Amino acid sequence: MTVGAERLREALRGVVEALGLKVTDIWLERPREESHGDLATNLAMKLAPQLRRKPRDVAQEIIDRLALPPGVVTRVEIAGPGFINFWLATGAVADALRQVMAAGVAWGRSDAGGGRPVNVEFVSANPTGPLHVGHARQAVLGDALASLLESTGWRVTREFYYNDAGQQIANLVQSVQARIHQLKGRAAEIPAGGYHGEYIRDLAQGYLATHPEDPEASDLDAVRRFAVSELRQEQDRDLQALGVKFDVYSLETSLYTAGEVERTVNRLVAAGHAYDQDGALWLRTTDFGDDKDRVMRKSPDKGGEYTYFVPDVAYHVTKWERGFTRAINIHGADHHGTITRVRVGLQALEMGIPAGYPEYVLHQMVTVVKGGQELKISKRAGSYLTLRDLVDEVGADAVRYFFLMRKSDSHLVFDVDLATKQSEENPVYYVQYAHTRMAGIFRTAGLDPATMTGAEADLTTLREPEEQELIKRLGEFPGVVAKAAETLEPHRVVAYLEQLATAVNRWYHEHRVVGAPPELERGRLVLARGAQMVLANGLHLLGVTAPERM
RNA sequence: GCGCCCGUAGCUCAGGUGGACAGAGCAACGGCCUUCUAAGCCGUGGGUCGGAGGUUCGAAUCCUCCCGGGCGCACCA
Repeated sequence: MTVGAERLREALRGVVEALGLKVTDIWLERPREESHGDLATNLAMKLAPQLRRKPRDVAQEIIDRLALPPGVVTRVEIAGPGFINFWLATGAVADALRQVMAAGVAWGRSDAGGGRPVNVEFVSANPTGPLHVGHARQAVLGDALASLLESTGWRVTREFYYNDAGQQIANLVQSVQARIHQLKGRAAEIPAGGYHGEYIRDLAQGYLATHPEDPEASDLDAVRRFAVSELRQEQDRDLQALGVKFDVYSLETSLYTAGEVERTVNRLVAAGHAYDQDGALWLRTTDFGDDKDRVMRKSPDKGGEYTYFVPDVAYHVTKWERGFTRAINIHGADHHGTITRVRVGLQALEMGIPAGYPEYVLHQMVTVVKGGQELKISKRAGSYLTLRDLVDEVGADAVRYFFLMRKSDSHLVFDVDLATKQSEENPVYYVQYAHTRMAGIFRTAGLDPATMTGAEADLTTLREPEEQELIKRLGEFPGVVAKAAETLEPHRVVAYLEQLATAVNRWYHEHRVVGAPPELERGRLVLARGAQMVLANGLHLLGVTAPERM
C-alpha cells in the first residue's frame, strides 16, 4: 500500500465506471522520476483505444471527473504521452506515518492467506553427509518464504523430507563399513558411488565406540541407524546455527512402513493408468502430458523395487491428506525434471488434487569463490564447503542476507572474502547500520522507543523532503511484503530494505532529531521510531537480526 | 536432439504480467566528521539491456530465430 494510493485508486475506478468502461486493474504507482509526482497512472493511455480518442484528451476528462477526497492531492498534471501525475498533500503523508505507528510490529502484515494452511518443504537433504552451501541457499530461501507467507495470513508448516531409503543410503552404509574395516587394519574399498569425506571416518569411529558388540560392523542395519541418526543430528545443528527450524520432519522409510507407498500404487492401478510391460509396472503418465511413461516398479531382474518416483507421489498424497490444500516445494534447479512426474502422478490418482499441485520454487546453483578461486562442491570427493563452514566464517546474518539478495533462478556467486569482510563493502551492514542509528537516537534522547505511539506529536511538522520521502517509503512496506509473498520472491524485500536504509541514512545525515525545536523533535522521534520498526520488521522477515549497536 | 533457467555498467546483480531519459551495490575518481556511531552522506565517469527480425503509439520487458553459459532428459536417487 503506497501512501494515498487506495483512496486515489477508488476515485479513478469511479471515473472508469462513470464512463461506462471496464478496466480490471488500475496501474497506480510511484514514478521512478521524482519530478513526475508521488503517484502516476497510465489509465488514460489504457482507455484511449476503447474511446478512440487521444490519450491526453482522455486524461483531461478523467481529471475533470475525478472526485477526490479533500486534503489528499495537492496537484495533478498530464505528462508525456498521457500519464496523469499526482502530488500528495503533507497531511496525507503524515497520515501514513500515523498508520505505521498504529500498526507497530504488525506493519507489513496483511491477510491474503485468510488463515489457510500451506506446507513449505525445503532443504530435504539426504542424510548422507553434512549440508553444503547449496542447501544453505535453500534453507534460507525456504525459511524466508515461509515467513513471508506467515506475514500475509497463511498458516505455514515448515517441512523437511528425508530420503532415508534407497541406493544412496546403501552407499553410505557401505562406505562407513569400509572405513570401519580399515580402522581394524583390514583392506577395504569405498564402493563405487560411495562417500569419501572425512566425516565417514568419524562415523566409523563413532560406531565402534558405541557398538562394542559389533566390532566387525556386520550388522548393516545398526550401522545405517547409527549413521543416519548422527548425520540428521548434525544437519539439524547446522540448520539451527543458521536460525532455520522445521515444524515437521517426514521420512521416506516411514512411507513404506506405514503402507503409503503400497497404497498409492494400488490407487494408481485402480484408477486404470497402470500397465505391465517387460516385467515392470508402468504408469501411463503420457495420459497427463508427460513426454514418456514412467516405471513404478522395476522388473524382477532389475531388483523389483519401486522407483523413487512412487514414494515421491505417495509423500505428496500425505501432504494433501493432511489438509494442505497448498504446498510449495523448494528445490535445486537440477530437480526440475521431477516436477512433471510428481504432478502427473497425483493427477493419475484422480482424487481431486489440482493440476498445479504442488507449487515449485527452483533455485540455481551456488558457486563459492574464495581468494578469487572457485571452490568445487563434491560431496563424494569429500572436499567441499559446508553450510557450517560458511556460517562459522561469515555469520548467520551475512549468509542469510547474501542468499536472499538474488532472485532464486539466478546463479549465485558467493564471494566468501566479501562476505567475510566486516566492512562497508558488505551490504548486510548497510541496512543493519541504519537500524542501529535509529536506536542510537533513542539512547541519546534517553527514551524507550517501545513507548512511542505516534500520538505524541503533530506529524505535519515533518515537512523536509527527506522526511516526506522516508515516510512514503515506510508506507510502501506492506505492499512490498504482499508482492514478495505472492510471487514467492524474498529478494524484493532485500531490495526494499536497501532503499529504505538509503532514505533513513539521508534523513539522518541531513537533520538532527535530538536538539531540534521541541515540537519538531517530537515529530522526528516518531519518525525515527517508525523507521526503526520497519527496518526491524523487514530484517526479521528475512531472519536477519536488527542490532541496537554495532 | 528435446525441455527448463540465465545472458543488463569493469565485477555481482535488480528492473521482466510493455510505459515517461535503463537502476543499485562494489570497484575508479573528487568532496564532507567540534553535533544522535563516517559500517555514513554528496558528486563524477561508466551500458549497442547477447545478436537479428516481428507485434505496438511505446519493447530490457511480449513472439520467432540464432549465439553463448548452466541444468535436466534411466527399470539412478
